[in-house]
Amino acid sequence: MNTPAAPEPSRRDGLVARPLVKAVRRPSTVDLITVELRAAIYGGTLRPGSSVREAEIAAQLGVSRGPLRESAQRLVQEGLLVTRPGAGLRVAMIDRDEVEDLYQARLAIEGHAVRVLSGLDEAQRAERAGTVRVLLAALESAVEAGTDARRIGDADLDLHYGLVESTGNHRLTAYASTLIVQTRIAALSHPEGYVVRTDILDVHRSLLRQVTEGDAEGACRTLDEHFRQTVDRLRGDLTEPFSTVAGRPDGSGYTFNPLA
Amino acid sequence: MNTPAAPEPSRRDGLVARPLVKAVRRPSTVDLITVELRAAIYGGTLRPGSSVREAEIAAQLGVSRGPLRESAQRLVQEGLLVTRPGAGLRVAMIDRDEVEDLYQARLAIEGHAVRVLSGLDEAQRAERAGTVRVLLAALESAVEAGTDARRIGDADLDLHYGLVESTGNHRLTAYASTLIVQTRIAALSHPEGYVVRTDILDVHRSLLRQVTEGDAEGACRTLDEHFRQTVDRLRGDLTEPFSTVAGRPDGSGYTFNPLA
DNA sequence: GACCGGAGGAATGTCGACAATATAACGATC
DNA sequence: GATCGTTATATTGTCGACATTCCTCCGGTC
Repeated sequence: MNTPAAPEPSRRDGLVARPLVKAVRRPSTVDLITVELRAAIYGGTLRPGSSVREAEIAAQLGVSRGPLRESAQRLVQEGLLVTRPGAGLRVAMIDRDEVEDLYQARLAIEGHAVRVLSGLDEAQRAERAGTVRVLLAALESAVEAGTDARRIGDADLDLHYGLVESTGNHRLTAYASTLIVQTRIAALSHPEGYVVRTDILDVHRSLLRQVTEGDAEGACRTLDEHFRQTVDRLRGDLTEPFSTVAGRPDGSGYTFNPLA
Repeated sequence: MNTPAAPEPSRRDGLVARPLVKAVRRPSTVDLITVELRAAIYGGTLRPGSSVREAEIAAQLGVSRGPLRESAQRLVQEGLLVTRPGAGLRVAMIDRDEVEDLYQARLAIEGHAVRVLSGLDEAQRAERAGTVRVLLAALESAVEAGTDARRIGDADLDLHYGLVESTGNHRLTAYASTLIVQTRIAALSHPEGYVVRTDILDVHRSLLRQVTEGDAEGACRTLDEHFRQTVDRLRGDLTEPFSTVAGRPDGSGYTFNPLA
């Protein structure tokens, strides 16, 4: 219900109506550097707490210190890097005291996502859920392979990201991306290294089922409980549902320390 | 329940136990510039869509282009500035197509906030609500004064920010701050200028009452409905609850165009 | 009369260099 | 023996300058 019957004769169609081609946006150098740095943090190459010497990293990226420093400020704003005046850049650390804060933020975002998805009509709900189901399948096969915890962790975070992305909200998707990287930082900051919970498949199957059924409250409860246990684990208060085995029969675990 | 009975004799108390003084953090130049720029955008000095010439702004700030450009990247990450390669910086515009996205994000954050607050026990709930009640009083007196819409808008946004801040979550608070500034950008981007809805006090009184009573679902519904109408208004589909009068008897309105 | 193309000007993107600061190592002192 | 003060090194914070790119204006052309 917008501009009911006014053809706007003064303007030409091409200027006001829907464009026929998608606008392209050439990425700036800072864009490229930022992607690279974020990937290095997410991948564990730049370890939490380690210092980022500008000259060294800039040289590896093939640029000068200027663009690198500009890009670094984006990551500072994201909470992935921290600066102390005169002491330069460090990769952020997310320790016991901050884990609760982080997962509360994730609950806000992802809780909203599952509410939105659950509230859709059945046709759209099935469509969006299908997208996420692919990610669940990827998680299942990662657990099936069972070689290292990092791959499982990747699939896990991919799924949570996809959950938010499937709402179509650009802002929340971008913020989810930030929180996902912070989650990885928190995992890498944990002294025992990367640990996957044993019931990871059960949790996510339940979550997806509840979303598919339109059970918003149930899905939120699942998220909340899942996050709560993970927080306790990362804070060192809980070890029970996180035995190092995740569905493998021989008892050898997924505990994986990428720092080693 | 953490490290049950281990006094950790090898480490000295001062290194592991609670510090006696609060850590200070001297702000960097980029920090200061960022605050200044954000305030200029929020205040309307830097108008949505206007270009930010680096040399000019840097000179006004009393710094070189380097630090300014670094600071600008923080605001780019926040979505307050946009860059096109070669074409420099512009203040972001949030038009019809983006308003929905923005207010959905706010609903995610603020909805979570009111859920958290509503879920507290009565004592804490009363305490936090008291903090927000001060902001409601400020909004009331701004409406009472009724001189310009901008002051009312400030009080409105202050209240919503305070709602999130009172949860104590640093990440969500920081993100709320970003979304608040974007909300201001959206308002300033509106061709008709700054408009305040007539029932602004009713809405926020209801909201705060519901939070105080622990009615999470009701508070979320209030937020949702309020945002929905505002989105419709900003998209130009709705004018009804936004007549220019907000509680004043003489009919003269709050419509205020800061661009004029 | 509107569109296309080119020259002029201005602003950006990037770099190297310098001064200021923090860190580390070393020695002196209680 | 531990702490404090000093020195040396390395890194950062900031600036000015240059090449490149984009925007605007103007004339030519259909």
